[in-house]
Amino acid sequence: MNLSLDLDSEVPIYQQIRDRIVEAIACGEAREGDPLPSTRQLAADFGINFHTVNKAYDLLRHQGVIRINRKSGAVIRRDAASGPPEAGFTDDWEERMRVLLAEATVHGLDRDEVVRRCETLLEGFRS
Amino acid sequence: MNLSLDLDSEVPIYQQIRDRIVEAIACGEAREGDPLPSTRQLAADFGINFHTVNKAYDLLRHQGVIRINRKSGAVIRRDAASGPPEAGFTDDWEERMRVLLAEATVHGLDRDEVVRRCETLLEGFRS
Amino acid sequence: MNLSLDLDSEVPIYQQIRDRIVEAIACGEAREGDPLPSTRQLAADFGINFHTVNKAYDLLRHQGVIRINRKSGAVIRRDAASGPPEAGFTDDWEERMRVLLAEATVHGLDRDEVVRRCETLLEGFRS
Amino acid sequence: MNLSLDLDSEVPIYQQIRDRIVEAIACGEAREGDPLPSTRQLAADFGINFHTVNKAYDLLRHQGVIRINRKSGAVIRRDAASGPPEAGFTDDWEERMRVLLAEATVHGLDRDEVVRRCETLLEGFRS
DNA sequence: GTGGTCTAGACCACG
DNA sequence: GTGGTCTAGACCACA
Repeated sequence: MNLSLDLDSEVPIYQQIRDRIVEAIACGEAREGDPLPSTRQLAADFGINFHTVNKAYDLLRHQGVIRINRKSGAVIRRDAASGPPEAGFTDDWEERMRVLLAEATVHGLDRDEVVRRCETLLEGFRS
Repeated sequence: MNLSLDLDSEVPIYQQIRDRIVEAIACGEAREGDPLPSTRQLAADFGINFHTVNKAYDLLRHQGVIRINRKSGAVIRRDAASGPPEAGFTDDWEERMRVLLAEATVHGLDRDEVVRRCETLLEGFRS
Repeated sequence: MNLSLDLDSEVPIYQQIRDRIVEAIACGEAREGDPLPSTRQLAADFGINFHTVNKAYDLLRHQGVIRINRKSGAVIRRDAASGPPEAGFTDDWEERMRVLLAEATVHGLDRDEVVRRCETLLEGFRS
Repeated sequence: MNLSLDLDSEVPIYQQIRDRIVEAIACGEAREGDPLPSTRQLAADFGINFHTVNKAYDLLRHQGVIRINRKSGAVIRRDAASGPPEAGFTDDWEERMRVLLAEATVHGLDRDEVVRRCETLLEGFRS
């Protein structure tokens, strides 16, 4: 897994880590059962504080994406093949999607264009 | 326009205001040329500080969604019918969409289900 | 003289009026001794408050560009042919020019390009 | 970097801060990658509120002059050597230059004198 | 009456 | 220790 972070972005680093890992799983680059780098390892690679990585992993754990063993470190717990989403996820997700689509609409992105772009992006996640 | 805010949300209030206004425009509830409530008025309505509203309006102005006139306050400047998006918008938007779609994929939302939900949401924006 | 104002600009209207009149004089469209429209006339033309026009004229009077007679209204008092600037003008002007040139430099506008553009603009003021 | 502010000026303090920083970069006193003082530090130095500095930094960030990092504070992002200006900058800049040159013309500053002063000022920005 | 500026101070998020 | 958010209130600029 090859993560790329922008330390100067306005997006918090811990969230970028989360986003990149989620994308990697969506792409099929990482699957259920695969191990993640140790927090200290990842922190060292990017020259960031390991607490930051910790926070990202904690977020992912909270969202049910990974599980953390004291011994074997972080392991991916779910991917596209792990079944339907947990209760509550979809509503929250749809709310965020609603805002994003509203934004596209207001800025004049054509409805079909939007759907096409979504389909293309999803196609990139076909494992 | 009827905005609803959650003052206890982790989402900053000024961003909620922005989101609600963008949604209202996408829905066709508000159109190009329509006036927005004055900053102090809106602040009073929600029991929040007018600086917070100010920040939301400033954000919308920077994004080209509204224009601000010393005399008549804030006015909607663009809606779905105002033409194609400005340069740079689409790339940024797609990046955010990519993350959101990756998240759906990882949590097991079916690809077709995702597209269907997007289409439904967009349908709701048909004015 | 054909003034064009943008009522939604972030630049105050009274200053836009001032700017347009100064430009008109620089272009040679208006000369020393020429009358300006009455404040009420100008206000009516643009649908703005006549106090706003008043403020613009007052500014111009203060800067020595026009003089105001109760009877004959506002009249242009100086143009390019009226001799050298008053004491104090040049220093203040250069200070503003300094900032503007610094901005161009920082944003990567080539030094020669800047001078060329200035010359072109000045050429447009040759009466 | 040694900034000097006039707290009694009619020019907003946050804009003076912006102007001084832009000038410092133009002069070569500060370059791409150089850190700026923290908002609270700078505010303390001048006896002003940190929100005021915040606004200045925010302006500079929006104009692409600095980037802001949660950890290391504000850092200069562009200087004269960072390539050509972004789209839209030059038009806006020329519009302001037009007004400034018109003013010089009306006040009787000789055309050659104006160009000479511009060249001298630009010479001062040669790092 | 509108928004803009500045001050002051509290609390939180990030790293 | 850094910036970000929010509140509260004063005063000014603009129209």
